[in-house]
Amino acid sequence: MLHLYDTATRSVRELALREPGKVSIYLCGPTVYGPAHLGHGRATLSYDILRRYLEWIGLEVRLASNITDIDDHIINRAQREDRPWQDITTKCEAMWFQAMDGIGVQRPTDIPHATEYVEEMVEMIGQLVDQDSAYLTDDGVYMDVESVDDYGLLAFQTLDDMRAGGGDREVFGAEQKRHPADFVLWKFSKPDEPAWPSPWGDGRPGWHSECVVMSLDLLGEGFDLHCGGQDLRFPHHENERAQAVALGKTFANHWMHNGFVVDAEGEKMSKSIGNVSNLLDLIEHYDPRAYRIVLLQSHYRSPVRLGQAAIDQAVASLAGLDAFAARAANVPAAESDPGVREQFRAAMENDLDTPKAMSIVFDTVRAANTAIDAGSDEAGPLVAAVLEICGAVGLDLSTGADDVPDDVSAQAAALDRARADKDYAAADAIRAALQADGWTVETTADGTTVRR
RNA sequence: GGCGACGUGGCAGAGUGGCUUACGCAACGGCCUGCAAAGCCGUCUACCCGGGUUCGAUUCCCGGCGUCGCCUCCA
Repeated sequence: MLHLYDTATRSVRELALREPGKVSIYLCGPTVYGPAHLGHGRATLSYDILRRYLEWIGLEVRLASNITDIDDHIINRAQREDRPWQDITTKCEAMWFQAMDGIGVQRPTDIPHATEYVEEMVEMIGQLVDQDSAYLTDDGVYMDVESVDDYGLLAFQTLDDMRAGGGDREVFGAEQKRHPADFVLWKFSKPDEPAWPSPWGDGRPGWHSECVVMSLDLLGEGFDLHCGGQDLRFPHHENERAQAVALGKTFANHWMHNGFVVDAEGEKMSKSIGNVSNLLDLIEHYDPRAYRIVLLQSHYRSPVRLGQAAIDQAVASLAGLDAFAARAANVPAAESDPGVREQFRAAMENDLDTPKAMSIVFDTVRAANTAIDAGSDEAGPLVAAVLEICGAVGLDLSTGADDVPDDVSAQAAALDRARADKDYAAADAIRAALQADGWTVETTADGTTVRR
């Protein structure tokens, strides 16, 4: 069974399933107030790979991933641009899914929106207030983190250590907070701001409440896995958990966090630094599969540098795999090689060792090529294994054969006739012309094939 | 200041107490080809520094240096 690093226990451990055959996963989704960036792409691709793998081993995956469609960023932008906040959230959500489609990330099975769950959040906050886990201030309702026994589990720090280590940091709204780590559950609205009714006054929910309410509503207590980027580990996930724990609910059984995308200097891409790159720009200019294979060739917990060199390298790797897919298209279908499948599975079950999995793919490609060259029957199972593994991690290989127009095929045939006639000048001219049009031309003993 | 991660060959990036020292990209040589392309074979350069444990450490421990992250909105 799959073993994954669990942030809460800081160890690789088996992903235990609440119900046999089924996996329940919650993934923190985007706040829709701007375009999806590379960091979003890394997280969604990482968990898309996980999801596809889980489905490939035969599990039924329920993946809930939210859209945060009410939040200060959204309100600020709406005011700055003087337009309805819903206009921003609907457009940004559409762009989000456009980007997700572009990089081949499958839709979650559930896509809850924060605005659909406000009543439930108010109800939950009410329970926290009733049991004195939360308190009222002039600007909202705050969570009393000291009422949570093991607060700091995901931060790897106790509250005392956090306070002691706080140093010169300024704490927002500190005057009325009992502890600097206390966080807002309900925020009173100012005039002209979107507002929902609550027993404490009109306002909007704090960011950390929606995921608790929605995950527990959709997936239920003790769901299997909660994921997101490293930057959500603390405070977001810590705070989600705090609310659930305070209410006596069993929360996520396992916590998974992916590493950052860093820039050329090795610094984290961050909206506040302003070194983020738009995800749609990337897939507009490069093969959309490039990002996926970059991630597959590094470990999901390691930082990834997505510079020009990495993309170029990824594109070159893909060219090799596509070339393989093209020549493999002529190999008779067969059952995939069980040994290779087993190696792949072992790699993935070891905390999603996708670099190892890719090394198995490339090794198998080489073995298959050798078998094809030799005309051996062993080629079929190896080819099938490569295609199966690539499918299991969401990497689509292109044979390039689908969209070859008739006139191009005719040119390829003309090239072969010229070669048969030993008119090499004519053959070279045809090939040069095809290459100039962007075609990859491969001439073998069996004849010439053309692909993009 | 507190907590954590990391430092590997030309690039990128896994992994391991000793084994053919991953895989990819690049470079170079060879095979194949009319020539190319694709493919195959081979070559090249590693484990930050100083101690320690050990028969043996890139891998474990301690110290140092360096890089990065979290502690505040962020995938």
